[in-house]
Amino acid sequence: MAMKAAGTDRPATIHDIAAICGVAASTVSRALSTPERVNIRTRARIEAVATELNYIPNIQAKALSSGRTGAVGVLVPDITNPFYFDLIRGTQLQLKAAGYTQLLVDTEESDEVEASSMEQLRKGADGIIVTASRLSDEALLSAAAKIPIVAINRDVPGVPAVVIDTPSATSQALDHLISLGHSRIAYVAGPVTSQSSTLRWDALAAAAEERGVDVRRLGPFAPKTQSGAAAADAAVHSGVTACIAFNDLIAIGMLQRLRERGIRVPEDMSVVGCDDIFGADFCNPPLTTMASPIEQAGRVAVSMLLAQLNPRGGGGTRNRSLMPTHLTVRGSTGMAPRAC
Amino acid sequence: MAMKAAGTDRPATIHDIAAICGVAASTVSRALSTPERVNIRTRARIEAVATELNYIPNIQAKALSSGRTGAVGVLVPDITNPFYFDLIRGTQLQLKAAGYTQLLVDTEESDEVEASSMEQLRKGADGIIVTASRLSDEALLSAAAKIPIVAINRDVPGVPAVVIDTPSATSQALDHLISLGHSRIAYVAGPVTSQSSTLRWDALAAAAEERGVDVRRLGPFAPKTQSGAAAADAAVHSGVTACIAFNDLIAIGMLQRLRERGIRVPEDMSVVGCDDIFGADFCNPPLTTMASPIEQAGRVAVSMLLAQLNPRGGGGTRNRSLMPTHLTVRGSTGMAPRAC
DNA sequence: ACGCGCTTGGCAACCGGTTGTCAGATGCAT
DNA sequence: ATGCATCTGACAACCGGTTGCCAAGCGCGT
Repeated sequence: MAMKAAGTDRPATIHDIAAICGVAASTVSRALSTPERVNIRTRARIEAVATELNYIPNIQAKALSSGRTGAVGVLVPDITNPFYFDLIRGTQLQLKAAGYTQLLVDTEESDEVEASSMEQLRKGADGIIVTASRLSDEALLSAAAKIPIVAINRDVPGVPAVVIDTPSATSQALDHLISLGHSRIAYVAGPVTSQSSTLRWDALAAAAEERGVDVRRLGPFAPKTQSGAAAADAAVHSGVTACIAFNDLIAIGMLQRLRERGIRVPEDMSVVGCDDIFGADFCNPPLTTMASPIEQAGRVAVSMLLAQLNPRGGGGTRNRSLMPTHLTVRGSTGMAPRAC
Repeated sequence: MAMKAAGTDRPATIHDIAAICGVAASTVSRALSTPERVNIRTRARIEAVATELNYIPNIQAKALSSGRTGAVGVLVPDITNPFYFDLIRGTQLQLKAAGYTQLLVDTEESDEVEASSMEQLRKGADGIIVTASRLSDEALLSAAAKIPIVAINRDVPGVPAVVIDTPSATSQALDHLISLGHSRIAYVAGPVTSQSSTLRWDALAAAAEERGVDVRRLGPFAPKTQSGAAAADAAVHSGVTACIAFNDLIAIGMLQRLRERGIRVPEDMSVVGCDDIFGADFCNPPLTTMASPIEQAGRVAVSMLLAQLNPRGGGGTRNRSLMPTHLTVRGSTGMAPRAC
């Protein structure tokens, strides 16, 4: 039985199995994918030989003939942004559990790279999960017509989405700052193409007006720690006593810059971040930030996508999911200077 | 010309192009992949039609018929470990530049997952880059016989590798600590299956003996910040005044724990990390650590792999590359308590 | 005018599976 | 014994390219 392995060293195919079992290749295919379609005895023989030959189906061939690739593309604007680590891990685990392969693509914060990646993936994947898409509504919508898509942190009617509810957490942050005596507050904006940043600002501006405090907008800034220096300087210059940053990267960068300039946090300036990324808890001072279950967001996105790919009987497919967000208070926020 | 787009909405194939141009499919294939094999005029026609039809070759089919998938697997033990961010970015950029696709796989620090991923990738990729492999020498060697492999931070004779020279940086760190007056030093070890950790310890122990100082080994510890607490406690209990940690994650975790316990860094205890990951510069205090060009390591690994895949005329293929490492001194190391 | 070699394009097999269709075998009722 | 439905497996087409081989067409030297 075991001696036949000596022959060819290349991976076994269904034809090898078929030859050994004395059946047709199609029978082997069915035995493996549609077991009930084949007599239990032949099936047993085939399965035995398959395991003995250490048979591994060729994914390429499978994809070519069946049209299903068993892969899902995950597009992120910047792999090195810690925010995406947990998200990626979430999608990776959930996809693996469902027997899918994850194709991770870094779109380099560019709408063009994003669009071409999608076009590429149209044949190379069964579906796409796109985070913080830089595409226009129309472009995203037309892409979604060609291949199943779930968007994360991008809300376009007609495109299933997982949205992390930072806008509402923004109000929490605002109340937190107000209760500490701050009345001159800045929103440190992210990229203009980021819908998240826009929505957050809208929510913040509305809440600020409601509460009668002065919130101004600074930026835009790139979502990197390096941008934090410029953001910090802008904040200082604007005379505010507290900032709500687009994300933790910028906030941490601001922390560094403020320290360099001898401006104490939180005594002279309070800083609130967003995302609660790796590092937010051990920077100096630890960052008050808006936290949310990022990994879970990834899992939910995968579930929604798989529901689209394999429509179940129970037609109730949710096409929008809101992830809760809460404020995590750490050391970077404190009483307003005047109030002391 | 443009009206034909109205017909089928599915992606164009070479057959569509062939039909329109009145040539055979094989000619189209050659025009696109072996341009010199085809008359310049027919080629021009074909290319024009191809762009007009927005033709995108089907990767699956290409892979199936040619045997080359155009993909490279990149295996990392833990996607959420910041050390790998820059590495992944390095491989991603270099692979994309060479027209390859990156398949990123999280092996969950498990040798079994790693082995099965490799087997899977044997058909799904042209080559594999494996970081910090948990596999045995034999297993890695036999895998390398089946598919081109480049290892990162894993040195097995016969397997091309990019090695980050942390062992030699370890001596620098030791001298740094000695010059600050430390004489009782601990090495906070990583996982037992990590070759890097072993090599680092060997180098450190040798250097310590040479210099006549006492260096003991603590651990092993998992390479996560959470392990830092146990590591910090072990270090305190062992009575050392300085630690060299397996990596920055552990070191940062130690910093947090030491702070909780009211032990000042660096006054009471000095801590040296390794890798200079995201966060090492803004933790509290900023971490003295051994830095190296990680992203470049990823690029080099890709270059070595591609050289294997497409053997050039100049046969001199390097199969081992050593990345330089240097000590970056920040705030987590200082004079030994006794010496003050 | 002939033979030669080079260029250029077509034919067909093949990569490794999937799937529609059909025929032989089997079992059961009539 | 005949008819009919059911089960089982084989055949072959197909997915979308690649590639070895062959032949027609061409220019050129003799």
